[in-house]
Amino acid sequence: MADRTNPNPGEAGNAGELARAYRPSEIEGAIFQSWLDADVFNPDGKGSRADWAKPAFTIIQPPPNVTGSLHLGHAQRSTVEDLMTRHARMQGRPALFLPGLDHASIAAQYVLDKLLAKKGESRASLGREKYLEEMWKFVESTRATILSQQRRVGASLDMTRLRFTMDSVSAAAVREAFLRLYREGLAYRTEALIHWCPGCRTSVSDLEVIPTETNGSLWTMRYHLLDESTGKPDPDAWISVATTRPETLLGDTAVAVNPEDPRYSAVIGRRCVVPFVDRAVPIIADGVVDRAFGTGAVKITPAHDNDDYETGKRHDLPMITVLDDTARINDQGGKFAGLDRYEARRQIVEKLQARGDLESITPHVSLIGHCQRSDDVVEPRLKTQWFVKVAPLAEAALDATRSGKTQILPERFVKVWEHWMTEMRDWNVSRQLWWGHRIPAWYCPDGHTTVSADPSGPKACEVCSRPVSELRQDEDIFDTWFSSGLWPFSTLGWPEKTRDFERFYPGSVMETAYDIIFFWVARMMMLGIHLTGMPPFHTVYLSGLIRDPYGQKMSKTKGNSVDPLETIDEVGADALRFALVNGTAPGNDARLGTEKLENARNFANKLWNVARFVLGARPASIAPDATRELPKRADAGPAERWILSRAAAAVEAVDREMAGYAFGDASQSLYEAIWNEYCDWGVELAKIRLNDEGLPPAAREATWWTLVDALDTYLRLLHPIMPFITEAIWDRLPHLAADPDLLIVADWPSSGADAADKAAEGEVALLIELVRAVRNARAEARIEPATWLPVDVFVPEPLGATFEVVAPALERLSRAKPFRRHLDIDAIRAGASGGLSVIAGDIEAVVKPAVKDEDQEGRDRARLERDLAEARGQLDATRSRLTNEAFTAKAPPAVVNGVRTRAAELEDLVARLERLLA
RNA sequence: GGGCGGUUAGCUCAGCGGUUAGAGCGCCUCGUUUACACCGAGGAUGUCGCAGGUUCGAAUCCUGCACCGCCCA
Repeated sequence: MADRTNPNPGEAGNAGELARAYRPSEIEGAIFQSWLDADVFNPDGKGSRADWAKPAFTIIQPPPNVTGSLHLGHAQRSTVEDLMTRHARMQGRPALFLPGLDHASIAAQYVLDKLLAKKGESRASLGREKYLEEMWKFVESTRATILSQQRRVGASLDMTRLRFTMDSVSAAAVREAFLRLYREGLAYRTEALIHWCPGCRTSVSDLEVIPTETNGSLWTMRYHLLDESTGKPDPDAWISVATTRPETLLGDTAVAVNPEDPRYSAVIGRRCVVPFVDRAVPIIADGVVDRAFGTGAVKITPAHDNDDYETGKRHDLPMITVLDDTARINDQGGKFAGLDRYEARRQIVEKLQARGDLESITPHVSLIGHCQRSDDVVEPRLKTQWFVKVAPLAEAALDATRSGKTQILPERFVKVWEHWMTEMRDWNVSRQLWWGHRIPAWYCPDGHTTVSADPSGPKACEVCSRPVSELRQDEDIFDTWFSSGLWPFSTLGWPEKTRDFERFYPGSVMETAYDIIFFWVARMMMLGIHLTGMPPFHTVYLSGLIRDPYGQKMSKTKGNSVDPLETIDEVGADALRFALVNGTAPGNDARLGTEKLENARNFANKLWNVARFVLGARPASIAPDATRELPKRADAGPAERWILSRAAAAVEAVDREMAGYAFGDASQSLYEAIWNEYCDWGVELAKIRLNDEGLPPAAREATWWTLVDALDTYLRLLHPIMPFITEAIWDRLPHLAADPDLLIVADWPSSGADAADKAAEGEVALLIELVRAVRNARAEARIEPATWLPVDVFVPEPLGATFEVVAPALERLSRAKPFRRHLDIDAIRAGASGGLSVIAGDIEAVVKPAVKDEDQEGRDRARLERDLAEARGQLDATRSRLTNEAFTAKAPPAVVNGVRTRAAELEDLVARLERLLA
């Protein structure tokens, strides 16, 4: 196994060494393969160490569309999902991260149609069957790309459970779900106004219509009143109506005014004549008419306008469809039949003007619905379609979030969610497309409907028993989100009571970008609760969007999208993952630029190198393949206890942050613990002991085992975020007898209280402060860094013992030789004038330069004066808090005591600084 | 029109009731001590958007305002 991670055989002297710099591209492929070989992604796999007594952890991956390749947003989501899964897996829970792909019917057809057009083919020229064959071929090619991209980011997806929204299991779930909804009256077929995209030739849902402010015109035109005696329009009497869409007048069935509008009270109830089609329509009164809009009178076209549709229903008006599937005027349009909608508009306006019935044209900005996919102007149209009744389903979904059965994170999205769920209209699920699940509804010549979940369809009409040969199946397919809404359980085999369904449903966390909370989360919640009786997951974790360095949404058309694979080639998958997680908060958008990636890469390199050091520093008395020993307390010095205690603190912090979904914080905790504590101080303190030939071997071994122990802990903690490098390093580390071969299935560290040693931690922390203070004094006095200077130091008890043990390391780190300890503080103070005075807590020290010139003297005084000024400022602030009786009376005693202690320390510090400056 | 978010160091962002507000990058001064220059040591830089309020105490909670962004109508 050692060869597996040999990063750079050419450079390393032998197979056991690590390269000087971390080269991710040379190890990532092999590491991933080792996970696959060990079969650890599958909780039932041979390498799984899942404890089935523990609760399973399930993340069903939001299935990417088969239409394209993955972008950084996918990489970010995969990272977050994967790190949660890896964390749970290390905790010994059966962890399932289930991959999938979405057929994305409208998007896929859009893409394929474009490809076909290049070859001179089209949907129509191929026909349904041929077209679908082409689609399957296309999808096969893209899916391979997507799956290989998932590997590169390190997603520990269980490919044995890979699912596709168009596979037979998903198809069975779709049929069964629809049948149940139909039987319960929650799926119904009716003629209603829907959004029609003439470009895509299909209906689209409310959500797929993007209202866009568009510059247009407001046309005011005359509808002549009907002379009821002659049955002809009165040339001298008219009502002026204003419209933004003159072509729809062909379908007008009324003119409406506000009942409170005195201007029109006389004409309410009379009839007027719609131009060109010469239809007499009533002038009706309806409160929805805005008196301030246009002339205060509006034409009503119930079949082509949402508001008019409602008005039409209230007043029982005829609904006349005048547009066909391609948005051309149909045969209801008389002489305009066959014209495109905009050409018809032009001609109608022209002819109205010629007749003298056009009063004015004024510029007007209105919200026009555009198709999210094709950007065509969407037409409201009457169609017979299948709908899902939303209200009862939404109510149950709201109950789930209100009762806490499902939590939404971050919490602020709850409000958005609730608003949406209470406003949601019935869901139009019919799509006039081919690529998708065909609606399993059959109609008989008598108009009976038969819905069947049988893959081969019904045998006969369930009302009149006519044979299937006389039935006709609905031509339409389901909205993609219908199958997506079943995804949390269709992936596990529902409606069959499969073993997977029993073990992994309901899922744990649904992680997705916040922009599809309505599209997707709402549907999964509604269908999941209704069909399985349980909310499909306990947590909805909403990620922010990844933006470019300028805050723009990344998109291929803008050309600012970053290819995750290129980034991985440059900095490695771990660095990309770290950069995507670090400094982010749930639901907040994040910018990703090169600095962040470089920082993450540097961190990986730092980790690599400290591991290189630790591995290379193994005392000769320990065999290279030794089983790992826990450092013996008796042989461990204060520095060792500090290292272990800090690692224990990191475990505690990361545990807390992971539990709170604060992955950005967890990454930051680890960054700081590894770099600023373990590397900067832990390893530096340990170095001198490791090299001290005078120490007994047991002590040196304990120091080394301590470094190994802490590194092992950090690798485990970091593994979910940076899986490759941690696995590679861990492979080289000595292991405990109970450890598995791979870190990915190693135990998550427990925050053992025995490792925490606050006393040792505090003492060593103070000595670290001393080193910092000495370094600072030297730098401020501009003493050559290379110069070794003697330092006299007063170390009060009970710090002495610790100091004596750590002193050699302190000397090295502060370039002090020797550190002379005095038991009498006055002896230090007596010699202060000859050197640079330093205070660290109760410790006082004097650095003794060979010569102390006047410049040095001045700079040193300036340093002390600056420190004094700061200490005085803080002391003043602290004292004023304590003299405030309200504070001492009302603040919690612990806080007050803390401030008192602080005040005492500051008083002492100020006094000592004053003495030094006197 | 309604809702949500943002406004914190030059830049990108954490922090969201309690000592002296943090990180990365950038900046300044040093440095080839055998893990790392993808590095080390030291340093400078913030009336936490504005105005009120609540509180012993506010970057953090409340109200209003301004600007930026997003969502819904």
